[in-house]
Amino acid sequence: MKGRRRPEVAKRLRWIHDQLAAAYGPQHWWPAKTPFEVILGAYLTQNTAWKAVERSLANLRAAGALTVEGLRALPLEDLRRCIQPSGFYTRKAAALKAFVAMLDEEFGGSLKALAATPPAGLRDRLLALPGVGPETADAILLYALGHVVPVADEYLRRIAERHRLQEVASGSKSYGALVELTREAFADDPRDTHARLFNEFHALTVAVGKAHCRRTAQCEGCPLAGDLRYAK
DNA sequence: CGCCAGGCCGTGT
DNA sequence: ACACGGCATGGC
Repeated sequence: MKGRRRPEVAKRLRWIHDQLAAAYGPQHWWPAKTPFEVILGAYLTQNTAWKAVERSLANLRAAGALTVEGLRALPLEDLRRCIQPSGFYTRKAAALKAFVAMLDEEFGGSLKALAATPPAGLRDRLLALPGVGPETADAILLYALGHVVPVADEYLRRIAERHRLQEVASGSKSYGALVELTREAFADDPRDTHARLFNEFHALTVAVGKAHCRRTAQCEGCPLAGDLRYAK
């Protein structure tokens, strides 16, 4: 069975968390004031620098569109202009409108009602929306709706790759494998709730990612430099 | 100036 | 089941 080596890999992932937590401290994510702002940010930050997302959010704020009602009332053309700084604005504008339409038609326009539905079915419903893939869905579930799910991203993928955390088996670098590995890493961790551990871990992943795990690695001063298995 | 960012989707093997 | 190109802008 391939389950033989998994606990070892999960342990190394938890070591990575501990190193990052010691180096960076509490992150208290997501950087937003309301659940709906989390959702907006989750869409807008897709393959996009957060700095650019902030400019888009500022435009939306000026347009009074940081709320469900505000975004619903904002014409598509205006929405496109607001979010233009963060790129892919045609697709992202349509996707955000589709989210609000779904919320209106199936949940009476209420984020509370959305959050009250069972997480498993909810995840599938989110994934069925245009412009929502696994990371966006999980970010919404965890940071906006308060469900206990891990979030993986490109930075974690690079960490797993460069620190040789994954087996070379096909599909091992997929998003789902990273999420399962994260679940396993904190499965019996008594230090905190899984919600907070998943929250912190993803935030720390982004923190170290921005500083050290870009396409071209910047390993000077990286808190993970002590891992002997690091390659590249 | 060129590279790249907190993905997702359609198409082709 | 993957690999790959397109989507778009702005920061560094």
